[in-house]
Amino acid sequence: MLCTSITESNSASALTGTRASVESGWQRAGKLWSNLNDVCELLRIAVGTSMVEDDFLFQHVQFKAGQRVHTVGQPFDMLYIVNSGFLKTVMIDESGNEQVLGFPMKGDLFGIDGIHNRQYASEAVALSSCDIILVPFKKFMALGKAHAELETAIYSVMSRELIREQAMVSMLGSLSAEARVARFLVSLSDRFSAMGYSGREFNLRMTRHEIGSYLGLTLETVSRTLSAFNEIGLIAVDQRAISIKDAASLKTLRRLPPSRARAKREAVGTA
Amino acid sequence: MLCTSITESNSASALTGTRASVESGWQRAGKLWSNLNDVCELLRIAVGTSMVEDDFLFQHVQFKAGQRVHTVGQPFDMLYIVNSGFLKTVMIDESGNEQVLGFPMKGDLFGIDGIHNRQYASEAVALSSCDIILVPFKKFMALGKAHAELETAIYSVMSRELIREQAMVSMLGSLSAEARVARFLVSLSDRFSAMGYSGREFNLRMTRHEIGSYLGLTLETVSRTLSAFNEIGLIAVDQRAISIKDAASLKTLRRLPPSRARAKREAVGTA
DNA sequence: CGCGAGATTGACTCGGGTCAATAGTAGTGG
DNA sequence: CCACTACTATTGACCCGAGTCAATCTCGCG
Repeated sequence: MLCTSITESNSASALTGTRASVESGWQRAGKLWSNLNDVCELLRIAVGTSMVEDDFLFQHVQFKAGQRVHTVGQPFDMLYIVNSGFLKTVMIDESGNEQVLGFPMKGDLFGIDGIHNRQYASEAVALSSCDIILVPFKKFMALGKAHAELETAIYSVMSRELIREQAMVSMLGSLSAEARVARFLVSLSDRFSAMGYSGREFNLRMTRHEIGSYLGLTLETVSRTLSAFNEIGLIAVDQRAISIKDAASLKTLRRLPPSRARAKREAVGTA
Repeated sequence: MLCTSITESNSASALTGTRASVESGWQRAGKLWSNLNDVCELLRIAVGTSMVEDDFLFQHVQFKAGQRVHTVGQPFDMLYIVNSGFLKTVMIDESGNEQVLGFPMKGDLFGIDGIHNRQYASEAVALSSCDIILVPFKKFMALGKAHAELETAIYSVMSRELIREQAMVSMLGSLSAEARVARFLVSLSDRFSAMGYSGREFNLRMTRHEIGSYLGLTLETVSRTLSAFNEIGLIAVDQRAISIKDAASLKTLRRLPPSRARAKREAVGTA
């Protein structure tokens, strides 16, 4: 339902093969190539000396907002690394509803869920213009054999993703709406900081609906919670612009400090 | 708080090294060894011809109910495969609360979350007597290099775990309490069937509290929901004994059929 | 300018959490 | 064998957090 008109989509699989297809100017932007060294730096993997000399080149592909990098059920043969831009990964349940699983950004690897069953279990949609590095899985495994540290790193990255999902499960299972939104903001802030942007002021790249889906909440609850944080002075919100005012409180917040609603009740009680 | 008295625990790491330690009769039960072929069959991995001849042996260790196989923060060097018995894996959040992440049983691999950071992110506790196969990760990786299908299979298993967690997130984010409990029962039923036991009648190995933690519900809600299913005739429950009466309805259940509460509302509406 | 997608806010409802009482079950030791 | 203790499970009463429905507002964009 979302993004219907924009989705010519899925241009990646059409050109996985040769280098020539890009040099001939696909989408007038696919001009970048990265070597193994670049890839490892993006993924924050310690580079072994042998890797610096490897001359295999990884192809980049550009996507515009709304385009899909891969879709559910599509045959798997690639992993993807975000070089720039913002995306969401989405799982479609049996009744057709979207569930947002994550918001990959610079340095993040996605597509891992395609390894099992050789087809992607989720779909990845660009939320902004994106520059994505294609990583042919077969080739990646072969490189792993040549460079032991790389193989270890691949396992490590997959393990990290698993831990991330476990933490997500834990959050959904036990935290209140306010705590979830607070953590979401802190997590975004940290990731922006790590990318070299400001962690205090940033723009959300996703809608309230997408945030809600990600956090297991409705868009109204997300909106209300952000407004509440705004009133309390934890943040300043204006549409998609966020400014963190009290990071410490956000990090430790478990439930909202006694709001007006509770104050009202208590006033009645003491009267 | 749970299992305090029973936890001499963690005997595995004391004997990871030599074969002699077991043959000398540790805990008077660690007498079994498996080869690569056995391990692959347990994990349902197609065995290549080369693997049949590999003579490396994997050590088994027994755990009694309540013992921990590994704990949070413990240095990682092993993966574990369940040969028999039932366990739970648990993540401890910063305020000390347990969150149940899964219930490994025969054929399941766990400990994967230890690869990243070289220490386990969760802990695994036996819910019954268990026979566990120790898989030294370093050795496993080396075997992967020798047998290409095995390496692919390791990646595949890790990818499958990731998909499982994603499905879990999706469930917690979108399903009602009844739907979660229904799915839990169906999932258990399927797993018991796959293990060769009855999928229609089985005993729960975990408490209501553990089920609730796993599903993001309280133990009271789990108990009430099981009672409701019992009344509707979907299942028969007696304490931990479960008998599935209407598997089809359980599989498709999204919310409970119009209960007395809703009937009341509708009666008022039509009056 | 009007249109449509997104965001905000209010009013109302209800699913499921909380608290509490009771009962069933298992293991322990006298 | 039974009594004692400690879990575990069931069930009821109550209530609050967050979902639902709906109106309004904002902001780009053609």
